[in-house]
Amino acid sequence: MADTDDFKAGLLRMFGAVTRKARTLFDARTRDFDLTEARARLLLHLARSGPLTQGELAEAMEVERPTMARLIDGMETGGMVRREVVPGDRRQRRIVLTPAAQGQAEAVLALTEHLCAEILADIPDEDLAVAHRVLCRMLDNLAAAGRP
Amino acid sequence: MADTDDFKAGLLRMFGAVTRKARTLFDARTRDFDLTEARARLLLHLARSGPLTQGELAEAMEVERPTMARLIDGMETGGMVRREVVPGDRRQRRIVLTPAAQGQAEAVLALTEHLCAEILADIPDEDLAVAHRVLCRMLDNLAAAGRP
DNA sequence: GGCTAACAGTTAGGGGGCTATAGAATCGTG
DNA sequence: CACGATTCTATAGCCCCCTAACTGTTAGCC
Repeated sequence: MADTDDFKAGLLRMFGAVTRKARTLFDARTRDFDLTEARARLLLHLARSGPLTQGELAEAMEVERPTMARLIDGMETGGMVRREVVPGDRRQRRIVLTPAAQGQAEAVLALTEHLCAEILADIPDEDLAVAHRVLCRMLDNLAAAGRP
Repeated sequence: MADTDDFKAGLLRMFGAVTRKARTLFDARTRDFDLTEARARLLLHLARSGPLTQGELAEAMEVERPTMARLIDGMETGGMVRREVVPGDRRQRRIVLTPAAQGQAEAVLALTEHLCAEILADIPDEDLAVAHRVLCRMLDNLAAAGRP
C-alpha cells in the first residue's frame, strides 16, 4: 500500500517538476525578447481568437480574473496589448493585440512549437494519447474534488 | 502537422492546469492548519529523511536554493522547523523538524495520500505506469534542453 | 423611478518559483 | 602561510498564481 502511495505521490511531484522546468526553460529562451510563458500563451491565444474581454480570456486560459488583470497590466505597459472599451457595456474591457505583438506572434508560435517538440521528443504517440487521457481524468477529478 | 502541434501544446497546457489546481486544492484543504503544498512536501521529506542541510533539501526537492531558503524562513517563523549550526562547517545550516511538526507529520501524510488517491481515482494502473514513463522522458528532455 | 442583486475589473496581500548578487566560511595551492 | 576559488546561505527583485474585499456598472424587479 505504501509503495503505491509513494508511487502516486512521486507522480504528482513529477508533474510539478515538469511544469516548473518547462516554464523556466521557456522564460530563459524568450528573455531576450520581452516574453514569458504566460505572456506567450496569452499572445498566441489572442492572435487566433481575436479580441476578447478579460473575463473571457481568464476563462479560456483557466486562470482567475485578478491573475489575468495583472498579466494584461504587464503586457499593456510592455506595449503588446491594449485595453479598449466595449460600446454597450462600460464594465468590460476588450483586449486587443497591438500590431507589434501581432508581428511577433508567428515567431513566438514557432518557438513554442519547437520547444514542445523538444520536450516531447522520443515519446510514442500512443503514450502521449494515454497521457492525454490521464490528464483529462485528473482534471475531472480535481474539479470534482474542488466542488463540495 | 498543425493538429499534432496543437495537441502537444494542449498537453503542456494541461500539465500546468493540473499542477496549479492540485496545489490550490491542497492549499485550500490545509488552510485551517498552517500548511501549504510546498510546506507539506518539505515536512514529509524531513520526517522520513531526518535533518538535512538547505542545499541537500533544495536538491532533493528539485528547487533552487533561494526558494528553499524562503520556504524554510516561513516554516521557521511558523515554528515547524529550526535551523541548527553544523559543528564542522559554519556555513551550513541543518534543518530539523520541531516536535510539533513531527506530531503533525502523520496527519499530513494521511491527508496527502487521500488527496493523491482522489486526484488519481479511476485511472488504471497501466495508464499510470505509462504516464510515469512519459514524465520521466519529459524530465530528461527538459534537462537536456536546458544544458547547452 | 429607485433598490437590490449580479457582474466586470481592480486592489491588497500572500505563497512559491526563478535569477543575480553579496557575504561568510572553507578549501587548495603556490 | 596567504590568497584566490569554491561552497553555503541570505537578500533583492521580478513573475505567476491564488483568495478576499472593493468600486463601478448593468439588469431586474417592485
